[in-house]
Amino acid sequence: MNIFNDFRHEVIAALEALQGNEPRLIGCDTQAVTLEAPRDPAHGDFSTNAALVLAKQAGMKPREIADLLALALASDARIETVEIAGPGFINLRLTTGYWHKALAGILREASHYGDSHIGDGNRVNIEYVSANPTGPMHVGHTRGAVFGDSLANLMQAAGYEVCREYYINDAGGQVDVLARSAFLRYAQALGEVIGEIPEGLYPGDYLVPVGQQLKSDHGDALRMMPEAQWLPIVRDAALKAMMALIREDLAALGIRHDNFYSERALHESGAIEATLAHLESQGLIYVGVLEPPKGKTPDDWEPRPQTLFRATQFGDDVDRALKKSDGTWTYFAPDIAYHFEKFQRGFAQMIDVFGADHGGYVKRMTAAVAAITAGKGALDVKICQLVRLLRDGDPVKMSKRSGNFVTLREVVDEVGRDAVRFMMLYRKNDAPLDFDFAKVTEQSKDNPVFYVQYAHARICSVLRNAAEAFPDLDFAALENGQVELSPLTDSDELALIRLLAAWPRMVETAAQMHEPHRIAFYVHDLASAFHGLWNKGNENPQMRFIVSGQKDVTLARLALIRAIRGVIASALAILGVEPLEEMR
RNA sequence: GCACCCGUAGCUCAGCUGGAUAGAGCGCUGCCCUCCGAAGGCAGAGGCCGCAGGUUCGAAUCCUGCCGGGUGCGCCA
Repeated sequence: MNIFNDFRHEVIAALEALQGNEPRLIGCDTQAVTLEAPRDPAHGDFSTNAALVLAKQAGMKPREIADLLALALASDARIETVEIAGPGFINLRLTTGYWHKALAGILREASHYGDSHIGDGNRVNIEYVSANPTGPMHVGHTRGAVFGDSLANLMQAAGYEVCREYYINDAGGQVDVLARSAFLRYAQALGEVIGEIPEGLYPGDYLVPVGQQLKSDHGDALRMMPEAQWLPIVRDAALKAMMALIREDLAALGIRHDNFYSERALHESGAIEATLAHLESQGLIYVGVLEPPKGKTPDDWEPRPQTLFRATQFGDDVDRALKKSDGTWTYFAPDIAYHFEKFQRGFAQMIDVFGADHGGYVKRMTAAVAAITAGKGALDVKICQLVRLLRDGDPVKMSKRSGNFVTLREVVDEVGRDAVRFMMLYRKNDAPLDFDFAKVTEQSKDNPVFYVQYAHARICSVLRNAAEAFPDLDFAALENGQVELSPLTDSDELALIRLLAAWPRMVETAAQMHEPHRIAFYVHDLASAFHGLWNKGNENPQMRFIVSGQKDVTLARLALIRAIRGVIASALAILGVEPLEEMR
């Protein structure tokens, strides 16, 4: 239930009913009619632009339509007042009784409150992380991982059937480098002195166990083989080990994928050839020579005929290469095949979560999806901007060489999973983000993670205390909404109910826009409103949640905060953050 | 040179996919604890929403052109 939709439909129904007496309204397009909460609460609970939007179409003055509509809406018993304001807005104020009923409904829906059906069971494939399987994950991967996972939660809450997918880049040259690096560690395990790790190989210690495992599995047999023979064996073993590492890193963040898709499998199945043949049959592939990029021409540039995809026909800036000069596939070719394969698996909606450095890749990928699915598949690429690591305001130094980068695991171990997840989501994905180790562990209102969890913990604390103050209180009534809520009359209490009532729409909007950060900001707002109400009780004992000797008031207020706690928990569930029952 | 993203309070950022007098946190000023968790809260000051045009009843939001910042730019993945 989304009350904004409910009342919007009410407005549109009223407009249709008016057509009998006012023929000029017949045939008007009501799509642009919106209903929203005005910024200024003095304007009421809802405001609709219906009269403004329809005035031109109907050839009437906005005021004329507003008068008719206002009269019609006034007959709704849930609506207390209807006012026409400004250029022709119609402002609705609902009765207090309506809000009490809304709160009771929220309590009855319990943990399902806010779940939406706008997804209508449609299947969405969300690909995220997809870090190269050449080592443990580093901080750079964290934001995309958290974003993708939270977006998946969000889409599920909105009624989509979601597949969380990881694309394993196990076919490129870098996995051969991984194999050679592991082979060196294998030699080391056999007792050979390897010295400094040569330039171009992965120096990290995490390959040491792989070398030891190779030794115990193969003895020195691999050492006797030529590279062409041992490489596939070592590569597969190393890949397996690296993916295990990555899964552990993801688990530390509470992330679990439904499907790991291997690029190598794509090569071996012939899917790439098949996909490109499909494009070829539509005349979208040709052999041509690309212009050198302006401004920054590579030193070794020479014009070369290449197999190209007509990306420009689908909005890209230039046509894109599918084959390298040595005849092997570029990364792009299997990626097209991969997205085609997702489409064939039944995902008309695809979302890719990329890092900032892949920004230049989105046009060609959306172009390819449009081409290969004949416009029936939709790809939305979400770019997560860079995270700047700080410690007390000073940038954390990282050098990739010598393997001295900060790993994902180090960050999670230091500040905790909840803080990492919340902070990564407390910003739009396309804006850069500062992550300060000192700040995110701080226990104060400056730290939004703490602030929200504190609100949840405070509510839990009140509910515990209430059980002592009123041992005979009917707590079951809180769960099923069978509580007399009429004692809730304070303006801040009612404001909080309105905020709770906006939650389902928040979920829907955030899901439609693929923007989980909206959930983080909403829950922070909700926590803020709650803390404010709490403090009202500090100043006026009559405004506390637990008022000794006044069981009815107490019960009604407990119902309110119980509902707040539920929505905080639901929001945190989407963000993948644990709601704490106490801080201590 | 081209493409994408970003320019909103002194700082860090929201802004409900075009609505009314643009919001929050930090910082600054002044307040609120014998009391459910002050690990909080309230109030005040502070803005030509980068600039200039356009679309419309109405623009921070959409379009165009500038200015400023970030990222990327045939064979890496």
